[in-house]
Amino acid sequence: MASTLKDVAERAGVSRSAVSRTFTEGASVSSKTRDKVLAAAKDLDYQPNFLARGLSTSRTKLIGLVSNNFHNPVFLEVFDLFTRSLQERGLRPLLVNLSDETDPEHSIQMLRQYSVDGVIVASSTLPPRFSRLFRDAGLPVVHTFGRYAPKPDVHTVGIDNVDCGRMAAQALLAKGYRHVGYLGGPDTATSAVDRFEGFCQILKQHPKVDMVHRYAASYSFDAGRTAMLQELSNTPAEAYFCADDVLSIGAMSAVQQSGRKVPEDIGIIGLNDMEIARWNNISLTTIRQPIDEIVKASVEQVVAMLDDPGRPAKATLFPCHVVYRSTLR
Amino acid sequence: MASTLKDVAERAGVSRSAVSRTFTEGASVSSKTRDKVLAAAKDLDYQPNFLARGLSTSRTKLIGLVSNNFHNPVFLEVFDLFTRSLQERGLRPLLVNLSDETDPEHSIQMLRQYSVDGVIVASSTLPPRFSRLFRDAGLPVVHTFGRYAPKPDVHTVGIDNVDCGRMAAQALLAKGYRHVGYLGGPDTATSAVDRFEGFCQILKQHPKVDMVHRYAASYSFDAGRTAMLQELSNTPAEAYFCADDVLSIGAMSAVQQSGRKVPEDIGIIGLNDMEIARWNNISLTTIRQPIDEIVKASVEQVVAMLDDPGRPAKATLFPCHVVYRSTLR
DNA sequence: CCTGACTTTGCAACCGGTTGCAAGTATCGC
DNA sequence: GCGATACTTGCAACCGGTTGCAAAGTCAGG
Repeated sequence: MASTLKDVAERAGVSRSAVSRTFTEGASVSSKTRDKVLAAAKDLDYQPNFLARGLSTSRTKLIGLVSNNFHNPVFLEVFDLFTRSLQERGLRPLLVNLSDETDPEHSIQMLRQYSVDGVIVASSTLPPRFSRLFRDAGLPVVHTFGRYAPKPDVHTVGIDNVDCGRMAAQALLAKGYRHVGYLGGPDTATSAVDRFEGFCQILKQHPKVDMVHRYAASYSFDAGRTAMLQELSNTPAEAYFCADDVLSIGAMSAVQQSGRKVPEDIGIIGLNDMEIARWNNISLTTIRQPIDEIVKASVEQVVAMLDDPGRPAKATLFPCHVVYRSTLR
Repeated sequence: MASTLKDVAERAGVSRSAVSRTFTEGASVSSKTRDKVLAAAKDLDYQPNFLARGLSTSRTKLIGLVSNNFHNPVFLEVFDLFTRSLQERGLRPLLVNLSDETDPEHSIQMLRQYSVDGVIVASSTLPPRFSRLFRDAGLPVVHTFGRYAPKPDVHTVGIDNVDCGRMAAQALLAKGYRHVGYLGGPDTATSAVDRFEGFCQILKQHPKVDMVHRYAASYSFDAGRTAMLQELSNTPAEAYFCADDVLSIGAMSAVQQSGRKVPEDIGIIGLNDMEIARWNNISLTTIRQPIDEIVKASVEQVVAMLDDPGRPAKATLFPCHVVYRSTLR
C-alpha cells in the first residue's frame, strides 16, 4: 500500500516529526535532514495524506461547489473556470448538484461532514436564505451570481441585475422599438425579478412605450421556447429582453417556428454572453456578464475568508455591457 | 465548534465506542443506548466526521471525477448525471479539470493524497495510457467514453466508435450521397480515429463513392467551423459525418456562412445527440449515444470495484442509433 | 574553553473517529 | 436457581498526520 510518515521516518533514520516538518511549509528542519527525508520519500513514493493532515490542522483545502444549474450551458464555462481557479490555489472542488435535492439541509450536513474549508454557491436561482444556512452552519460561504444587497447576509459576487434590466430597456428604446417585452426566468429566481424591476424603471419614464412580460418556467431552452410561443399566440411585442441567453435561443427558435424572423419581425436581446451566443449561426445580441472575473473574485473572496472567517459580508459587483450582434434590428 | 464523538459520549453517559457503533451500519448496540446516544447527538447537532472515519476505515466515499472536456456542452449533461448518480449512492465527486494540466502525474498524486475510493475518467480524448496510471497507482478506475478493447487495461464504459463510423457511413449511403466526408476531432483522440476507421470500412465496400476526411483541432464549435471552412474552399463533399455534435454545429455554421444551405447543399450527421441537437433551430441528425446509461453503468462499475478491487477489467458497450432530424436530405 | 542565543530534533499528546478483545450482563432451557 | 449462550459494552490501540515543549546541538564571541 501507500507508504506513511512512519515508513519514511524509519528509512531516513529520523523521527516522524522531522518528516512531517519537511513537508510543512515554513517548519524548521536542517537542510541535511530535509535531504535525507526527501530521498527516503522519493524511494518510497511517499505523499502526505491530506485527510490525516486535515484532521489535525482542521484545514482540508476542500471547497464545496454547490449549484443547481446543470442545464444551462453557461455553467459549463462556470465550472471550467471554477475548477481551474481553485486548482491553481491548491484547493479542491467537491461538487454538489442540488438539482433534485428536496432538502438543502442534507447537502449542508454532508459538506460539514467532509469539513470543507468553504463553500461556493453558484446559482442565480437559489434564494439568499439558502446560502445563509451555510453561514449559520459556520462555513465560509460565497454566493456567486447571488442577489445584490448593499449589506448582504453572505458574501456575494455577481452583477447588478436591476441595472442590467435598465440597460436592456435602454438598448431596445435606442433601437427605436416602441412595443417591448420582458421574458424572464422563473419568478422565484431573484435574478428574474430584479431584471424585470430595472426594465420597468426605464419604461416608466416612457409612458408611450407598450410593455408585456412573462416569466418562463426555468432558465432553459424549452422554457424559453414555450413562453415565446405563448407570446406569439397573442400580439407579440416588437422586441424582447430575454433574461438569459439560453432563454433567448429558445425564444428565437419559437419565433422562427412561427414563420417570423429575427430580427426583422421580432428583436431579441439576451443576458450572459455564453460561448454559444457567439456561434455565428446564433449571433445573439446580449448583455455580457464577465463570468471569468466573477469566478475569479469569488475564489479570491473564499480564499480570503479562510484566513479571516470573521470578515463582514460584502457584495462585489461587476459591470456588464451590451454586445451587439445580429438579433436586434 | 462542531461537536465530536467524545462530547456525545459524555452527554449520553456512555463510552465513545458506543457512540461510534450507533453511527456504524450493522454494529451491535442495544436499542436503549442507541436511543440515549441519538438523543444526545441531536441535542449537540452532532455528525460524524467523514475524514476521521476515512482515516480508520480507509474508505472516504470520495470519487475523483476527472475530465478535460469543459468546452463541449454535452459534458454539462454528463456532469449532471454523474453527480446525481454518485450522490444517490452516498458518494462524493471530487472534480478534477485536466484541461491545462501538463502533467497528469500531478492529478494522480492529489487524488491519492485525498485517498479517493475510486476514479472516473470521463473523456474520449485522453489516451488509455492515462487511466492506466491511476490503476498503477492502485486506484480503482473506470474510463468512461474510453476506447473499446476486448481485453482492456482498465474498465471501460462507452460505445463502439468503429461501429458508429460504420453506422454513419451507411446512413449517408442510404440517403444516396455519393461523395461523402469525415470531419473528426483531433487525430490524437482515439474516438476520432476509431470513428474514421469504421467509416472507411464501409466505404471500401463502395469503391464508386468518393471520400474526403479532415481532423479538427479539438471537439469544439470553432474547430468544426474552421475545418469546414477549409473543406468549402476546395470542392466539398455532399455530406459529412462530423464525429461530434458540437463539431457538427460549427460545420453547419461554416456552411451557412458560405451561402450554402444544410441539408440542400451539404448534409451533416453528428454524434452524441446532446440537448442542443434537439433545439429545433439546430435540429441535427445525429448518432445517439445513450449517455445516461453510460454514466449509470460507469458508476455501477466503480461501486462494484470498491467492494472487489481485483476484478478483471472489462469493457461495457452501449448500442447507438441514428436519430433523424433535419440535416440530411 | 566557556557561555549564551539560536536552531534543530524527538517525545508525547492530540485531531476524531473505528474495532478486536475481554469482561460484563441478559436470556434461555432445564 | 444454575450454567451455557448470546448480546452489549468499555478499554485501548490504531488510522496518518501535526505541534508545543523541552532537551540536545550548533555557532559566534569573549
